[in-house]
Amino acid sequence: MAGFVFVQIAYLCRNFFNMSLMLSEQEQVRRQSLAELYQAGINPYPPEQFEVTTNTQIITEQFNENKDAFQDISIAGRIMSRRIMGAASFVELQDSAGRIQLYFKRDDLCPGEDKTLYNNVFKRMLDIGDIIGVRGFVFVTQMGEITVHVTEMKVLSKSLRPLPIVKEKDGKLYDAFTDPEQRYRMRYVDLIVNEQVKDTFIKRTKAINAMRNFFNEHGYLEVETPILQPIPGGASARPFVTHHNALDIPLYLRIANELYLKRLIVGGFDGVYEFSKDFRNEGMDRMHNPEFTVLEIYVAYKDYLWMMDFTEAMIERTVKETTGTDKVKVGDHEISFQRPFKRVTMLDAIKEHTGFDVSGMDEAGLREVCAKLGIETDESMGKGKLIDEIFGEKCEPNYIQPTFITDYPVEMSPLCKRHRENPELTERFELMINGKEVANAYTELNDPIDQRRRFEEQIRLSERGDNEAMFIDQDFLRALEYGMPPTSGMGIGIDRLVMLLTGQSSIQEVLLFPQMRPEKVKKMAETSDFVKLGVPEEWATWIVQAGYQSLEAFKEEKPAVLMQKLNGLRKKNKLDIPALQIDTVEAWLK
RNA sequence: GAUUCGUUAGCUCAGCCGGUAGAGCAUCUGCCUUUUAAGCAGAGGGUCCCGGGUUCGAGUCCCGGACGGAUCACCA
Repeated sequence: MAGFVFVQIAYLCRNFFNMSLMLSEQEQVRRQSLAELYQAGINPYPPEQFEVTTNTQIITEQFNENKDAFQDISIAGRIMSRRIMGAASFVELQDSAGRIQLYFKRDDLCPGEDKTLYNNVFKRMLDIGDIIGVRGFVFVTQMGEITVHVTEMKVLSKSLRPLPIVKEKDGKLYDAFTDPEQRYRMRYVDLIVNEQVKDTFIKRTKAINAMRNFFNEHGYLEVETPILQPIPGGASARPFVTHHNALDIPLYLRIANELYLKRLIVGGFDGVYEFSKDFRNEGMDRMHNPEFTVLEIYVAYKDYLWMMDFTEAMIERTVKETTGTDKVKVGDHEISFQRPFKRVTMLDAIKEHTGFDVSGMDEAGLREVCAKLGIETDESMGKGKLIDEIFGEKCEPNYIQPTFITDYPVEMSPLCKRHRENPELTERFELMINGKEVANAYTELNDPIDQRRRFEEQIRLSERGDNEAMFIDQDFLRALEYGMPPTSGMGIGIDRLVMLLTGQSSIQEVLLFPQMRPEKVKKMAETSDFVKLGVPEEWATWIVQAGYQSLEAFKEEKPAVLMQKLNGLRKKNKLDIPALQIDTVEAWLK
């Protein structure tokens, strides 16, 4: 340990000067404190465990009922604020459960003659953001706040960057850390300082657990299927392409897991489900992330009517277990998840919201209706796509309360069984909530001949220019030819469901690490680069500080300007080196 | 991809008609033994996103670019 500490101090000293040119004042102060901790014989990153006996939430909730239980406790967490008043101080400590106030009194923390731990370690070497462990007893201050009176303190991790300081009074936030870019890029900071963010992600996991439990209770099997697929099937979307070196073939990141799950139904499972990451190489905005989470479930010997009841029950239970109620506020609307949900056929929905009865219409007729409704169309659109456009444009936004839209045109649903009463339609439903599609389900197509014909129809659409039409998966067709029992399947966009449950209006708020354009890292020239050009070391360290961050910028500078800047820095920083002469500078730039 | 708004201290933000860059919190120094977003007093801290242009002079005006937000289009 002693040897290691020496190495650490030597490293800090050697690099301090160079780093100090790049670091903000507050970062320099923290590195200084770090060095002082080592010098005081304290390891700021101790390896051994720190035993925690309780947490902030348990203390605040249970102290008043059972004071005796909290007379010798230890907790650990991050320092979020400090109020130092001479020989006494208050600290707000945050752990995973919440926050509590700590009270430090010099003579209680340091009962002997040596007051170093309080005067130097606590007051000088610790900062907001550091992680400490404390032992002590709980009491109530004159202001009525439950507080831990600290008798022992241990440094557990020194923080080298200043946290954004968010303060709160009566529910009002001061200096909140709100910039979405910084919040998403540095989610760890967001989670530390913005309490509500943690809640969102706890709810997300609760929702997924509720669904998983529901499926398991029904005896369905959670499975895993390939993410890398030779043929990206099961949906119409643009896939990501990658390459497998050993096989020397292209592979696609999955856009859906439908075709693999159905193979498992062929294989004899009664019910299979998977929570899966899917990937689509399309635009990004507040509703779309290139990777997103989907739940798909397939159950043998069922149809879409059964699946509607099943979905309804699952959603209702998930909402209750996640939020504690069956009502959720989203924007101006209060959404009730109380069963039963409304059910409307797609053609009735279009009739209701546009006045047009499009049942049985041909492509030309549909184009005419679109024109009358002011909906743009193009040559690549077939009947299904046209009806979908009308619905999406004129109907979908109206369904705020949970509503099942049923019986979609056959052209829109190449994997779905034809409707038992009308072969132009399919046995399909989508669940609309808050004007958005949340779930999608079929009575699955298990007729291999019909399935092949539908894929071929998709290929024809693809040749017309619809670049989202499906590929033909021959192995999937072979599986169907062995015989798949009648099956119903359903998929849910988990991210969008979580958005509803947490009242968020952008998908980035429910993804821990949403996709962002990579941060641009400026390539900075280093001291040694300038030394190589013949600049003496004592000057080289100041060149970056003078504003030359690349060798190119440095080499292009006029000698007189460079000399002025450097001599300016010499004067400002009272450097103990002789002032530069113009011919010296000219020599560097050659 | 289009439109639009934004980018100034560690954080949140001012900055007027173009004239030496500001506040609060945070940081540092000193004083303070129960304070409640903020004790008191003082101090330090800036590549005003980047690059051009106009100008005697640009954080400010003009052009181009980067990144981000919002809206729209495509998609789940």
